[in-house]
Amino acid sequence: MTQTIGVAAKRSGVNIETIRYYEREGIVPKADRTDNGRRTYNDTAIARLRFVKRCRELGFPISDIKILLALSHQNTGTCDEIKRLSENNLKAVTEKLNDLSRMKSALQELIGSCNSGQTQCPTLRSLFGVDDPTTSSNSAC
Amino acid sequence: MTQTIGVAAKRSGVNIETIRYYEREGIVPKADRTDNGRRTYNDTAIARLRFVKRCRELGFPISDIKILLALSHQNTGTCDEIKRLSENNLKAVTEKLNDLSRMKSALQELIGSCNSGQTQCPTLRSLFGVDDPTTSSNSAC
DNA sequence: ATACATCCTGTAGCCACTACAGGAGCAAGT
DNA sequence: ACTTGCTCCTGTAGTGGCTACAGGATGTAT
Repeated sequence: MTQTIGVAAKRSGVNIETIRYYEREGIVPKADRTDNGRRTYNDTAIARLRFVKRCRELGFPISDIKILLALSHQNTGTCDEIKRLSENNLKAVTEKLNDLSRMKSALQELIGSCNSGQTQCPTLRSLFGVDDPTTSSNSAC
Repeated sequence: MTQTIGVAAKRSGVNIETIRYYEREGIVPKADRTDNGRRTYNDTAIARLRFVKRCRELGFPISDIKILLALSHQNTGTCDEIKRLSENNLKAVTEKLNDLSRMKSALQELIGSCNSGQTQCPTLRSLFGVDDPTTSSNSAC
């Protein structure tokens, strides 16, 4: 059973434009074509797209996904490499998580400092750095 | 006291190339120039760069920072707008945080499922979707 | 005088898409 | 048969926020 790119997009959850992009970039193999030049996808091809999508949702970069897809066609010694890539990715995700967590706290503090009827907006003031002589007086808060 | 772009970069923590980029994009005003065409920065300009940097570190998009900088030169009714932008940004940051948090858990589970001496790598299998008939047998784990 | 550092402009690359423009073809309804 | 509208095609440009050159002109220290 072969399906059009539109159906493949729906069944895989990958945008049509993104599917063509993946093909262009060699992330997935070139799709077969019908006589009139339209791409067709069988279940294997759609499963591959779904795989790419899951990996992306887990934060794997495209470069890793290329390797993961290649490994998925081999039979030996692949698990170590998969684990290595996953752990690297986990590390990257954790770092981003910590950054965002810090950002969140700082933002909450910043917002909390407002609403206090001062002569200068505390949010703006702390963004400028409190001790900076170049900060001019603004905005009743 | 005016300073070269190199000194401004060091004092603000903003990369030289990034400073020029900010100027090109109209995020900060065009720097004054010396007779031989080099940019000069006074303390106000450097404070502005530091302000942009802090905002970026808090996750504000450039478009917001333009507004924040504009507001910082006004005297009335700015705090509401600043609060609104900050709260929007907090929302965006929180969403990203939740996404990453989900990614992290999923990755940890994925990695944890490995190392179990099965005939097929569990990580790869779950990335492909367990029930998919198109998945071929691979990789001793 | 001679190194070397720093500055300038302009352009291209990064990542992972997304959004057109401009055209061809196919399927369903009238 | 014809029209309408949907999907498909290629190719290119835009997104955000930088970063990295190339190729050249100055400035500073020895």
